[in-house]
Amino acid sequence: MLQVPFIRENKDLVITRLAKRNIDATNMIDQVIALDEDRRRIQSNLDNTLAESNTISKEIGNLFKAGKAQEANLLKEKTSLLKESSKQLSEDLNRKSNELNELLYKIPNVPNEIVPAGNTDEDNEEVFKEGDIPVLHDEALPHWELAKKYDIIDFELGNKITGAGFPVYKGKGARLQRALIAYFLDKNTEAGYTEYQLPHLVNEASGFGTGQLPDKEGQMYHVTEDNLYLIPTAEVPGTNIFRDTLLNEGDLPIGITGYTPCFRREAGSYGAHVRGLNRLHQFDKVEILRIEHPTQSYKALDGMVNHVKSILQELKLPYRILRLCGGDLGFTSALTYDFEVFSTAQDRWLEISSISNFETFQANRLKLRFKNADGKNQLAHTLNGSSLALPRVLAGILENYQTKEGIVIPEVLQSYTGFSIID
RNA sequence: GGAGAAAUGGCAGAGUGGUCGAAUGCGGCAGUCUUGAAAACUGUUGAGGGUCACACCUCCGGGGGUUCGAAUCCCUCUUUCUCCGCCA
Repeated sequence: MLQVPFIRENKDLVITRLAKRNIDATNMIDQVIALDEDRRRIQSNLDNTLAESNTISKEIGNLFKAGKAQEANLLKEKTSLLKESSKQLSEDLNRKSNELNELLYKIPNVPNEIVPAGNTDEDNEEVFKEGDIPVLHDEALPHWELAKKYDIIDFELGNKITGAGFPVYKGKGARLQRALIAYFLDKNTEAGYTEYQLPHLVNEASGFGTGQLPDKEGQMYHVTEDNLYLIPTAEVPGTNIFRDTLLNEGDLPIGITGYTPCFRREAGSYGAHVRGLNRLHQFDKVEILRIEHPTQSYKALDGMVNHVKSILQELKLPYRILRLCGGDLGFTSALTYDFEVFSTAQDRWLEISSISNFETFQANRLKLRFKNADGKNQLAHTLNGSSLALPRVLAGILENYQTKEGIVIPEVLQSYTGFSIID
């Protein structure tokens, strides 16, 4: 959620930056400013009314103490009028505030200056590319065929137990999953992130805190009986650790990492690109998350990008980094870098990580603040990214490391898997 | 699931109708001392709205009520703790 004073003072900037998302926010912004003016006007009326009745109440108290009951009773009559108008005013105020908030919930974050304008993923800007694309043998297969051939992932079995998009990992496939999780967590903790094990279900307030609600309600699995949501990413429980908190400046920066399964309804995605591991309802992901001082957050973003780079270098996978264009940028993000690994057998890039700076957009709704050097409470910046999401990394490994003899395990993973080839 | 107790500032914890936005301790910040740090001592320190700045208003888990006046009384919801039951 954007901050109203920021909108008020940077109206033109907000509108031109939101245009990068192909949104003409002029009307919404005007409305925000108008509603805010109304709100403040009503508030000030209400304040004056309440101030008057507070004064009278004190007088009444004093009169009673002085034994002047009759005069006190006269004053009492006066308060009933004030009461009525303050009731009316506070109703008006509530209505305006709610209207304002509903509108604010609908306005996405203001993109950073360097975010390219654009509509679709084709307008994303490639900023880095590394790693050799292997030349595969003639009988090379896409990962879903490999999974069947070596009996390491069973998609049909998942259909039977749950439904499409809930694969079952078996034998060396399951072990490879576990190895990747352990490896990612080790890399992240080595880089200074503190490991957390987080709940996989969250309440409504947490959903609001990170912006999944009310926006993407339909994308989360909802346990109606207890009104809880299955997490679509560890970002939700992880960031909500800091909901309604006031940190000291010295507490910053904070870095945490956690492995969780992620549950996504993915309503509306069908077709060839969802085959195999490409798009799932349940998948595993190791997340990194940072709370930063506003002056440090972009440096931290670069640091996160470099960290994920180093992992992909170790895994020796061909990858590229994209700076997302306005149209592809998530609702809450100000700047996002996507990592994509090249799937040789499918001849396409697969997104495996998304690293974003949310600036104060999440912190505002979360009320995540720190006491700055001037002793003022200031919103912190939040960032997060995948480090890394499992299924597509797994797809990339299976496809790029396949040989006629079997699938070779990347060297850095072998101490985790305990084997060097799947055959 | 049953019975009882509780929810107060960054944290812990007093406060049972008016001078309480709230004692005290811890923590934070500033200073004294010190080569520096620690300790000790002194001062300062709740949040949000509003204002150029004051004034002023709101907030003691959420919502509603009683009252001229509520952290304090009543209703309701939520959460936590203790005991019992069940249980990986």
